[in-house]
Amino acid sequence: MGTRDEILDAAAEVLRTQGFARATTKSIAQVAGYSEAALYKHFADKAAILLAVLHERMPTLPGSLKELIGSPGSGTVGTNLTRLTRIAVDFYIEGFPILVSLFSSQDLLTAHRRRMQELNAGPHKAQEGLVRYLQEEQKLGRVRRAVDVEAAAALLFGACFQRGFEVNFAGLTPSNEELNAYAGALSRTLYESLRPIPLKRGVGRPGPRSKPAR
Amino acid sequence: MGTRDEILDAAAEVLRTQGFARATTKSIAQVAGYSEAALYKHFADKAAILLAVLHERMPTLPGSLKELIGSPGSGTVGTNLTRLTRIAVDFYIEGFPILVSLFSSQDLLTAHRRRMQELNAGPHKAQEGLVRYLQEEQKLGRVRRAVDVEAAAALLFGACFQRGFEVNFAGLTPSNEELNAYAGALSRTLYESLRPIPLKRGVGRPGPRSKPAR
DNA sequence: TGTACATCAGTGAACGCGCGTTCACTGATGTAC
DNA sequence: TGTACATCAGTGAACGCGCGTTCACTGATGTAC
Repeated sequence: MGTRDEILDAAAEVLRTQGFARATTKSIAQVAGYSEAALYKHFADKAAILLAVLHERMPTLPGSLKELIGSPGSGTVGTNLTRLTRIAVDFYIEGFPILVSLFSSQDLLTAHRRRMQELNAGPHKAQEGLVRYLQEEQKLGRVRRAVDVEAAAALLFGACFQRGFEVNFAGLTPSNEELNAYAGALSRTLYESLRPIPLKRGVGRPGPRSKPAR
Repeated sequence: MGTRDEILDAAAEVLRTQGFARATTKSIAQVAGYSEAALYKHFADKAAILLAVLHERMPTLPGSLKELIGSPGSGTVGTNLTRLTRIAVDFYIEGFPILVSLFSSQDLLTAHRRRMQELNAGPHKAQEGLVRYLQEEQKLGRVRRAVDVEAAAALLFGACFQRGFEVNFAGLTPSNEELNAYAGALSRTLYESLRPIPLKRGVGRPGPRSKPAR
Protein backbone atom coordinates (compact mmCIF):
# COMPACT_ATOMS: atom_id res chain seq x y z
CA MET A 1 0.00 0.00 0.00
CA GLY A 2 1.47 3.32 -1.06
CA THR A 3 1.89 6.48 0.96
CA ARG A 4 -1.06 8.04 -0.79
CA ASP A 5 -3.33 5.26 0.41
CA GLU A 6 -2.00 5.51 3.94
CA ILE A 7 -2.80 9.20 3.94
CA LEU A 8 -6.33 8.54 2.72
CA ASP A 9 -6.84 5.83 5.32
CA ALA A 10 -5.66 8.20 8.01
CA ALA A 11 -7.88 11.01 6.80
CA ALA A 12 -10.89 8.69 6.66
CA GLU A 13 -10.21 7.47 10.17
CA VAL A 14 -9.84 10.98 11.59
CA LEU A 15 -13.01 12.06 9.82
CA ARG A 16 -14.87 9.07 11.21
CA THR A 17 -13.63 9.26 14.78
CA GLN A 18 -13.03 12.98 15.32
CA GLY A 19 -15.17 14.74 12.76
CA PHE A 20 -14.45 17.36 10.16
CA ALA A 21 -13.40 20.01 12.68
CA ARG A 22 -10.45 17.94 13.90
CA ALA A 23 -9.49 16.62 10.48
CA THR A 24 -6.51 18.98 10.24
CA THR A 25 -3.41 18.40 8.16
CA LYS A 26 -1.56 17.95 11.43
CA SER A 27 -3.71 15.12 12.76
CA ILE A 28 -4.04 13.43 9.39
CA ALA A 29 -0.26 13.43 9.01
CA GLN A 30 0.19 12.21 12.57
CA VAL A 31 -2.21 9.28 12.16
CA ALA A 32 -0.65 8.41 8.80
CA GLY A 33 2.83 8.50 10.31
CA TYR A 34 4.23 11.18 7.98
CA SER A 35 5.07 14.84 8.20
CA GLU A 36 2.48 17.39 7.17
CA ALA A 37 4.72 18.35 4.27
CA ALA A 38 4.44 14.82 2.93
CA LEU A 39 0.73 15.31 2.33
CA TYR A 40 1.56 17.93 -0.26
CA LYS A 41 3.73 15.55 -2.23
CA HIS A 42 0.64 13.49 -2.98
CA PHE A 43 -2.20 16.02 -2.98
CA ALA A 44 -2.55 19.57 -4.25
CA ASP A 45 -4.15 20.79 -1.06
CA LYS A 46 -6.27 19.69 1.87
CA ALA A 47 -9.49 19.86 -0.13
CA ALA A 48 -8.07 17.32 -2.57
CA ILE A 49 -7.41 14.93 0.30
CA LEU A 50 -10.95 15.19 1.60
CA LEU A 51 -12.44 14.82 -1.87
CA ALA A 52 -10.33 11.75 -2.49
CA VAL A 53 -11.48 10.26 0.80
CA LEU A 54 -15.06 10.85 -0.22
CA HIS A 55 -14.92 8.81 -3.33
CA GLU A 56 -12.15 6.37 -2.63
CA ARG A 57 -12.94 5.53 0.99
CA MET A 58 -16.70 5.51 1.05
CA PRO A 59 -17.75 1.90 1.58
CA THR A 60 -19.21 0.56 -1.64
CA LEU A 61 -22.69 -0.82 -1.58
CA PRO A 62 -22.95 -1.81 -5.26
CA GLY A 63 -20.20 -4.45 -5.09
CA SER A 64 -21.89 -6.89 -2.74
CA LEU A 65 -25.31 -5.83 -3.92
CA LYS A 66 -24.96 -6.66 -7.57
CA GLU A 67 -24.74 -10.39 -7.09
CA LEU A 68 -28.09 -10.36 -5.33
CA ILE A 69 -29.72 -7.91 -7.63
CA GLY A 70 -28.31 -9.55 -10.72
CA SER A 71 -30.21 -12.77 -10.15
CA PRO A 72 -33.93 -12.09 -9.85
CA GLY A 73 -35.98 -15.25 -9.65
CA SER A 74 -33.46 -17.11 -7.48
CA GLY A 75 -34.04 -17.64 -3.78
CA THR A 76 -37.24 -16.15 -2.42
CA VAL A 77 -38.00 -12.46 -2.63
CA GLY A 78 -38.30 -12.35 1.15
CA THR A 79 -34.88 -13.80 1.87
CA ASN A 80 -33.30 -11.79 -0.92
CA LEU A 81 -34.68 -8.59 0.58
CA THR A 82 -33.50 -9.55 4.03
CA ARG A 83 -29.94 -10.24 2.90
CA LEU A 84 -29.91 -7.06 0.85
CA THR A 85 -31.24 -5.03 3.76
CA ARG A 86 -28.60 -6.43 6.05
CA ILE A 87 -25.89 -5.35 3.60
CA ALA A 88 -27.41 -1.91 3.25
CA VAL A 89 -27.59 -1.40 7.02
CA ASP A 90 -23.89 -2.17 7.35
CA PHE A 91 -23.10 0.13 4.48
CA TYR A 92 -24.95 3.08 5.92
CA ILE A 93 -23.62 2.58 9.44
CA GLU A 94 -20.06 2.55 8.15
CA GLY A 95 -20.46 5.26 5.57
CA PHE A 96 -22.57 7.71 7.48
CA PRO A 97 -19.87 9.78 9.23
CA ILE A 98 -17.88 10.26 6.06
CA LEU A 99 -20.94 10.90 3.95
CA VAL A 100 -22.29 13.64 6.18
CA SER A 101 -18.92 15.34 6.62
CA LEU A 102 -19.76 16.68 3.16
CA PHE A 103 -22.18 19.04 4.79
CA SER A 104 -19.43 20.58 6.90
CA SER A 105 -18.39 22.68 3.93
CA GLN A 106 -20.49 23.99 1.11
CA ASP A 107 -17.43 24.10 -1.13
CA LEU A 108 -16.67 20.47 -0.48
CA LEU A 109 -20.27 19.50 -1.14
CA THR A 110 -20.35 21.39 -4.42
CA ALA A 111 -17.07 19.92 -5.60
CA HIS A 112 -18.14 16.40 -4.68
CA ARG A 113 -21.52 16.80 -6.32
CA ARG A 114 -19.93 17.97 -9.54
CA ARG A 115 -17.54 15.06 -9.57
CA MET A 116 -20.34 12.61 -8.84
CA GLN A 117 -22.42 13.73 -11.76
CA GLU A 118 -19.42 13.66 -14.06
CA LEU A 119 -18.96 10.02 -13.09
CA ASN A 120 -22.72 9.49 -13.15
CA ALA A 121 -22.40 7.95 -9.71
CA GLY A 122 -23.83 8.73 -6.30
CA PRO A 123 -25.90 7.32 -3.51
CA HIS A 124 -29.00 7.13 -5.68
CA LYS A 125 -27.37 4.47 -7.86
CA ALA A 126 -27.76 1.78 -5.21
CA GLN A 127 -31.43 2.56 -4.90
CA GLU A 128 -31.87 2.31 -8.64
CA GLY A 129 -30.38 -1.16 -8.46
CA LEU A 130 -33.00 -2.26 -5.97
CA VAL A 131 -35.73 -0.69 -8.10
CA ARG A 132 -34.60 -2.67 -11.13
CA TYR A 133 -34.46 -5.86 -9.09
CA LEU A 134 -38.01 -5.35 -7.88
CA GLN A 135 -39.18 -4.62 -11.42
CA GLU A 136 -37.66 -7.90 -12.58
CA GLU A 137 -39.43 -9.75 -9.81
CA GLN A 138 -42.63 -8.02 -10.85
CA LYS A 139 -42.21 -9.43 -14.33
CA LEU A 140 -41.70 -12.86 -12.79
CA GLY A 141 -44.90 -12.46 -10.82
CA ARG A 142 -43.11 -12.60 -7.48
CA VAL A 143 -43.89 -8.97 -6.63
CA ARG A 144 -47.35 -7.54 -7.03
CA ARG A 145 -47.79 -5.49 -10.19
CA ALA A 146 -49.59 -2.61 -8.53
CA VAL A 147 -46.71 -1.88 -6.16
CA ASP A 148 -44.78 1.38 -6.54
CA VAL A 149 -41.31 -0.14 -6.52
CA GLU A 150 -39.55 3.21 -6.23
CA ALA A 151 -41.44 3.99 -3.07
CA ALA A 152 -40.71 0.49 -1.76
CA ALA A 153 -36.99 0.94 -2.39
CA ALA A 154 -37.04 4.34 -0.71
CA LEU A 155 -38.74 2.88 2.35
CA LEU A 156 -36.26 0.06 2.69
CA PHE A 157 -33.04 1.98 2.09
CA GLY A 158 -34.36 4.99 3.96
CA ALA A 159 -34.78 2.94 7.09
CA CYS A 160 -31.23 1.61 6.68
CA PHE A 161 -29.91 5.12 6.24
CA GLN A 162 -31.67 6.34 9.33
CA ARG A 163 -30.32 3.40 11.27
CA GLY A 164 -26.87 4.55 10.17
CA PHE A 165 -27.64 7.92 11.65
CA GLU A 166 -28.93 6.54 14.93
CA VAL A 167 -26.00 4.22 15.47
CA ASN A 168 -23.46 6.95 14.82
CA PHE A 169 -25.42 9.57 16.71
CA ALA A 170 -25.75 7.50 19.83
CA GLY A 171 -22.33 5.88 19.48
CA LEU A 172 -23.82 2.38 19.51
CA THR A 173 -21.99 -0.78 18.53
CA PRO A 174 -24.83 -3.14 17.69
CA SER A 175 -24.09 -6.86 17.48
CA ASN A 176 -24.51 -8.92 14.35
CA GLU A 177 -27.61 -10.50 15.85
CA GLU A 178 -29.25 -7.15 16.50
CA LEU A 179 -28.53 -5.99 12.97
CA ASN A 180 -29.83 -9.23 11.50
CA ALA A 181 -33.01 -8.91 13.52
CA TYR A 182 -33.43 -5.32 12.45
CA ALA A 183 -32.91 -6.11 8.77
CA GLY A 184 -35.31 -9.01 9.06
CA ALA A 185 -38.04 -6.93 10.67
CA LEU A 186 -37.75 -4.22 8.03
CA SER A 187 -37.81 -6.50 5.02
CA ARG A 188 -40.57 -8.72 6.40
CA THR A 189 -42.74 -5.71 7.17
CA LEU A 190 -42.21 -4.20 3.77
CA TYR A 191 -42.64 -7.53 2.05
CA GLU A 192 -46.22 -7.66 3.27
CA SER A 193 -46.95 -4.88 0.81
CA LEU A 194 -45.05 -6.53 -2.04
CA ARG A 195 -46.04 -10.19 -1.94
CA PRO A 196 -48.47 -11.38 -4.55
CA ILE A 197 -50.62 -13.48 -2.22
CA PRO A 198 -51.26 -11.51 0.93
CA LEU A 199 -52.14 -13.06 4.24
CA LYS A 200 -55.78 -13.20 5.18
CA ARG A 201 -56.64 -10.78 7.89
CA GLY A 202 -56.16 -12.06 11.39
CA VAL A 203 -54.04 -15.03 10.35
CA GLY A 204 -50.82 -14.95 12.33
CA ARG A 205 -48.76 -17.46 10.40
CA PRO A 206 -49.31 -18.21 6.73
CA GLY A 207 -49.94 -21.75 5.59
CA PRO A 208 -47.84 -23.28 2.78
CA ARG A 209 -47.85 -20.90 -0.14
CA SER A 210 -48.64 -21.93 -3.70
CA LYS A 211 -46.02 -21.04 -6.28
CA PRO A 212 -46.79 -17.92 -8.24
CA ALA A 213 -47.65 -18.48 -11.87
CA ARG A 214 -44.83 -17.89 -14.26
CA MET B 1 -36.88 39.46 19.32
CA GLY B 2 -33.79 39.84 21.49
CA THR B 3 -30.19 39.98 20.42
CA ARG B 4 -29.65 36.45 21.62
CA ASP B 5 -32.30 35.15 19.24
CA GLU B 6 -30.89 37.16 16.36
CA ILE B 7 -27.51 35.57 16.98
CA LEU B 8 -29.03 32.09 17.01
CA ASP B 9 -30.96 32.79 13.82
CA ALA B 10 -27.78 34.00 12.16
CA ALA B 11 -25.80 30.99 13.33
CA ALA B 12 -28.51 28.63 12.10
CA GLU B 13 -28.58 30.32 8.73
CA VAL B 14 -24.82 30.21 8.31
CA LEU B 15 -24.78 26.57 9.35
CA ARG B 16 -27.51 25.76 6.85
CA THR B 17 -26.15 27.71 3.90
CA GLN B 18 -22.38 27.58 4.40
CA GLY B 19 -21.77 24.57 6.62
CA PHE B 20 -19.87 24.11 9.83
CA ALA B 21 -16.51 25.08 8.36
CA ARG B 22 -17.66 28.61 7.57
CA ALA B 23 -19.71 29.03 10.72
CA THR B 24 -17.08 31.29 12.29
CA THR B 25 -17.70 33.90 14.96
CA LYS B 26 -16.94 36.50 12.32
CA SER B 27 -19.59 35.40 9.82
CA ILE B 28 -22.19 34.69 12.51
CA ALA B 29 -21.69 38.21 13.90
CA GLN B 30 -21.80 39.68 10.42
CA VAL B 31 -25.07 37.99 9.49
CA ALA B 32 -26.57 38.88 12.86
CA GLY B 33 -25.51 42.50 12.43
CA TYR B 34 -23.40 42.72 15.59
CA SER B 35 -19.73 42.75 16.45
CA GLU B 36 -18.00 39.50 17.28
CA ALA B 37 -17.54 40.75 20.81
CA ALA B 38 -21.31 40.97 21.19
CA LEU B 39 -21.61 37.18 20.84
CA TYR B 40 -19.72 36.83 24.09
CA LYS B 41 -22.18 38.99 25.99
CA HIS B 42 -24.81 36.32 25.36
CA PHE B 43 -22.88 33.06 25.16
CA ALA B 44 -19.91 31.68 27.06
CA ASP B 45 -18.12 30.58 23.91
CA LYS B 46 -18.69 29.47 20.35
CA ALA B 47 -19.58 25.93 21.36
CA ALA B 48 -22.43 27.30 23.46
CA ILE B 49 -23.80 29.12 20.42
CA LEU B 50 -23.76 25.98 18.30
CA LEU B 51 -25.30 23.87 21.06
CA ALA B 52 -28.06 26.43 21.51
CA VAL B 53 -28.73 26.39 17.77
CA LEU B 54 -29.02 22.63 17.88
CA HIS B 55 -31.79 22.52 20.35
CA GLU B 56 -33.46 25.87 19.92
CA ARG B 57 -33.38 26.11 16.14
CA MET B 58 -33.96 22.54 15.05
CA PRO B 59 -37.42 22.42 13.47
CA THR B 60 -39.80 20.61 15.80
CA LEU B 61 -41.65 17.61 14.46
CA PRO B 62 -43.64 16.76 17.58
CA GLY B 63 -45.68 19.99 17.57
CA SER B 64 -47.63 19.42 14.37
CA LEU B 65 -47.47 15.67 14.76
CA LYS B 66 -49.20 15.37 18.09
CA GLU B 67 -52.58 16.48 16.84
CA LEU B 68 -52.57 13.69 14.27
CA ILE B 69 -51.14 11.10 16.55
CA GLY B 70 -53.31 12.13 19.44
CA SER B 71 -56.53 11.14 17.67
CA PRO B 72 -56.39 7.53 16.49
CA GLY B 73 -59.64 6.36 15.01
CA SER B 74 -60.40 9.64 13.27
CA GLY B 75 -59.97 10.07 9.53
CA THR B 76 -58.65 7.01 7.72
CA VAL B 77 -55.34 5.42 8.53
CA GLY B 78 -54.26 5.98 4.95
CA THR B 79 -54.87 9.72 4.89
CA ASN B 80 -53.49 10.13 8.40
CA LEU B 81 -50.27 8.44 7.34
CA THR B 82 -50.03 10.56 4.22
CA ARG B 83 -50.44 13.83 6.11
CA LEU B 84 -48.00 12.70 8.75
CA THR B 85 -45.48 11.64 6.13
CA ARG B 86 -45.77 14.99 4.43
CA ILE B 87 -45.02 16.76 7.70
CA ALA B 88 -42.08 14.47 8.38
CA VAL B 89 -40.59 15.05 4.93
CA ASP B 90 -40.64 18.81 5.46
CA PHE B 91 -39.13 18.40 8.88
CA TYR B 92 -36.24 16.32 7.69
CA ILE B 93 -35.52 18.48 4.66
CA GLU B 94 -35.34 21.58 6.83
CA GLY B 95 -33.57 20.01 9.75
CA PHE B 96 -31.03 17.89 7.94
CA PRO B 97 -28.18 20.41 7.51
CA ILE B 98 -28.29 21.49 11.14
CA LEU B 99 -28.73 17.96 12.41
CA VAL B 100 -25.73 16.58 10.57
CA SER B 101 -23.49 19.50 11.46
CA LEU B 102 -23.30 17.63 14.76
CA PHE B 103 -20.98 15.16 13.11
CA SER B 104 -18.50 17.92 12.26
CA SER B 105 -17.19 17.79 15.77
CA GLN B 106 -17.05 14.86 18.12
CA ASP B 107 -17.08 17.23 21.10
CA LEU B 108 -20.24 18.91 19.87
CA LEU B 109 -21.89 15.56 19.28
CA THR B 110 -21.00 14.32 22.75
CA ALA B 111 -22.22 17.50 24.43
CA HIS B 112 -25.47 17.46 22.47
CA ARG B 113 -26.06 13.78 23.16
CA ARG B 114 -25.59 14.34 26.89
CA ARG B 115 -27.99 17.24 26.90
CA MET B 116 -30.55 15.28 24.89
CA GLN B 117 -30.60 12.39 27.31
CA GLU B 118 -30.81 14.74 30.28
CA LEU B 119 -33.94 16.19 28.70
CA ASN B 120 -35.03 12.71 27.60
CA ALA B 121 -35.52 14.14 24.12
CA GLY B 122 -34.08 13.37 20.70
CA PRO B 123 -34.95 12.32 17.20
CA HIS B 124 -36.21 8.92 18.35
CA LYS B 125 -39.09 10.58 20.21
CA ALA B 126 -40.98 11.40 17.01
CA GLN B 127 -40.70 7.80 15.90
CA GLU B 128 -42.04 6.59 19.22
CA GLY B 129 -45.06 8.81 18.67
CA LEU B 130 -45.81 7.13 15.36
CA VAL B 131 -45.35 3.72 16.94
CA ARG B 132 -47.87 4.54 19.65
CA TYR B 133 -50.31 5.83 17.07
CA LEU B 134 -50.07 2.63 15.06
CA GLN B 135 -50.52 0.55 18.21
CA GLU B 136 -53.72 2.46 18.97
CA GLU B 137 -54.98 1.83 15.46
CA GLN B 138 -54.13 -1.83 15.92
CA LYS B 139 -56.36 -1.91 18.97
CA LEU B 140 -59.11 -0.31 16.89
CA GLY B 141 -58.69 -2.99 14.26
CA ARG B 142 -57.62 -0.51 11.61
CA VAL B 143 -54.06 -1.86 11.42
CA ARG B 144 -53.36 -5.55 11.14
CA ARG B 145 -52.37 -7.14 14.44
CA ALA B 146 -49.44 -9.11 13.04
CA VAL B 147 -47.64 -5.99 11.81
CA ASP B 148 -44.35 -4.96 13.43
CA VAL B 149 -45.26 -1.34 14.04
CA GLU B 150 -41.74 -0.34 15.03
CA ALA B 151 -40.41 -1.58 11.71
CA ALA B 152 -43.24 0.18 9.89
CA ALA B 153 -42.44 3.47 11.63
CA ALA B 154 -38.73 3.05 10.82
CA LEU B 155 -39.55 2.46 7.15
CA LEU B 156 -41.73 5.52 6.88
CA PHE B 157 -39.59 8.00 8.78
CA GLY B 158 -36.42 6.52 7.35
CA ALA B 159 -37.58 7.29 3.83
CA CYS B 160 -38.40 10.85 4.90
CA PHE B 161 -34.99 11.22 6.49
CA GLN B 162 -33.25 9.99 3.38
CA ARG B 163 -35.30 12.37 1.26
CA GLY B 164 -33.97 15.13 3.53
CA PHE B 165 -30.47 13.98 2.68
CA GLU B 166 -31.11 13.81 -1.06
CA VAL B 167 -32.69 17.22 -1.27
CA ASN B 168 -29.89 18.88 0.66
CA PHE B 169 -27.18 16.88 -1.07
CA ALA B 170 -28.35 17.74 -4.55
CA GLY B 171 -29.43 21.26 -3.63
CA LEU B 172 -32.98 20.61 -4.84
CA THR B 173 -35.97 22.81 -4.11
CA PRO B 174 -38.89 20.45 -4.69
CA SER B 175 -42.34 21.94 -5.11
CA ASN B 176 -45.22 21.29 -2.78
CA GLU B 177 -46.79 19.05 -5.37
CA GLU B 178 -43.69 16.90 -5.68
CA LEU B 179 -43.46 16.52 -1.93
CA ASN B 180 -47.13 15.67 -1.66
CA ALA B 181 -46.76 13.05 -4.35
CA TYR B 182 -43.71 11.61 -2.66
CA ALA B 183 -45.39 11.44 0.74
CA GLY B 184 -48.45 9.86 -0.87
CA ALA B 185 -46.43 7.19 -2.64
CA LEU B 186 -44.57 6.27 0.52
CA SER B 187 -47.56 6.03 2.78
CA ARG B 188 -49.69 4.21 0.23
CA THR B 189 -46.97 1.67 -0.41
CA LEU B 190 -46.38 1.06 3.25
CA TYR B 191 -50.09 1.01 4.01
CA GLU B 192 -50.44 -2.08 1.82
CA SER B 193 -48.60 -3.95 4.52
CA LEU B 194 -50.67 -2.45 7.33
CA ARG B 195 -54.27 -2.55 6.15
CA PRO B 196 -56.49 -5.19 7.69
CA ILE B 197 -58.14 -6.33 4.45
CA PRO B 198 -55.49 -6.69 1.77
CA LEU B 199 -56.14 -6.47 -1.92
CA LYS B 200 -56.51 -9.70 -3.79
CA ARG B 201 -53.57 -10.48 -6.00
CA GLY B 202 -53.72 -9.05 -9.48
CA VAL B 203 -56.49 -6.57 -8.67
CA GLY B 204 -55.31 -3.13 -9.74
CA ARG B 205 -57.89 -0.94 -8.06
CA PRO B 206 -59.76 -2.01 -4.98
CA GLY B 207 -63.53 -2.15 -4.97
CA PRO B 208 -65.47 -0.51 -2.14
CA ARG B 209 -64.05 -1.70 1.13
CA SER B 210 -66.14 -3.06 3.96
CA LYS B 211 -65.61 -1.37 7.28
CA PRO B 212 -63.31 -3.26 9.60
CA ALA B 213 -65.04 -4.87 12.57
CA ARG B 214 -64.73 -2.90 15.79
C1' DT C 1 -35.64 69.31 38.45
C1' DG C 2 -30.88 68.47 38.68
C1' DT C 3 -26.91 65.84 39.92
C1' DA C 4 -24.12 61.85 40.67
C1' DC C 5 -23.63 57.35 40.15
C1' DA C 6 -24.78 52.33 38.54
C1' DT C 7 -25.91 49.18 35.03
C1' DC C 8 -25.61 47.17 30.86
C1' DA C 9 -25.70 46.14 25.63
C1' DG C 10 -22.56 46.70 22.37
C1' DT C 11 -17.84 48.04 20.03
C1' DG C 12 -12.93 48.45 17.92
C1' DA C 13 -8.73 46.88 18.45
C1' DA C 14 -5.72 43.79 19.93
C1' DC C 15 -4.18 39.06 21.62
C1' DG C 16 -2.06 34.34 21.03
C1' DC C 17 -2.73 30.14 18.73
C1' DG C 18 -3.21 26.71 15.43
C1' DC C 19 -4.21 26.30 10.82
C1' DG C 20 -2.82 25.19 5.80
C1' DT C 21 1.04 25.75 3.06
C1' DT C 22 5.89 26.39 1.38
C1' DC C 23 10.79 26.14 1.42
C1' DA C 24 15.46 24.54 1.36
C1' DC C 25 17.21 20.49 2.50
C1' DT C 26 18.46 15.15 3.24
C1' DG C 27 19.30 10.64 2.03
C1' DA C 28 18.12 6.67 -0.58
C1' DT C 29 17.73 4.73 -5.17
C1' DG C 30 18.47 4.61 -10.10
C1' DT C 31 21.41 5.33 -14.22
C1' DA C 32 25.06 6.51 -17.73
C1' DC C 33 29.53 5.51 -19.00
C1' DT D 1 33.38 -1.77 -10.53
C1' DG D 2 33.60 2.99 -9.60
C1' DT D 3 32.24 7.70 -10.28
C1' DA D 4 29.20 11.52 -11.15
C1' DC D 5 24.91 13.02 -11.59
C1' DA D 6 19.52 12.84 -11.60
C1' DT D 7 15.36 11.73 -9.39
C1' DC D 8 12.32 11.57 -5.85
C1' DA D 9 9.87 10.55 -1.25
C1' DG D 10 10.00 12.64 2.79
C1' DT D 11 11.39 16.28 6.59
C1' DG D 12 12.00 20.35 10.02
C1' DA D 13 11.30 24.82 10.35
C1' DA D 14 9.24 28.69 9.10
C1' DC D 15 5.47 31.59 6.87
C1' DG D 16 1.17 34.51 6.94
C1' DC D 17 -3.55 34.32 7.94
C1' DG D 18 -7.80 33.86 10.11
C1' DC D 19 -9.64 31.96 14.03
C1' DG D 20 -11.85 32.41 18.88
C1' DT D 21 -11.48 35.31 22.62
C1' DT D 22 -10.56 39.38 25.70
C1' DC D 23 -10.03 44.08 26.93
C1' DA D 24 -10.80 48.85 27.92
C1' DC D 25 -14.05 51.67 26.43
C1' DT D 26 -18.71 54.23 24.88
C1' DG D 27 -23.18 55.80 25.26
C1' DA D 28 -27.84 55.00 26.51
C1' DT D 29 -30.98 54.08 30.27
C1' DG D 30 -32.30 53.69 35.03
C1' DT D 31 -32.22 55.33 39.89
C1' DA D 32 -31.40 57.63 44.51
C1' DC D 33 -31.85 61.80 46.81
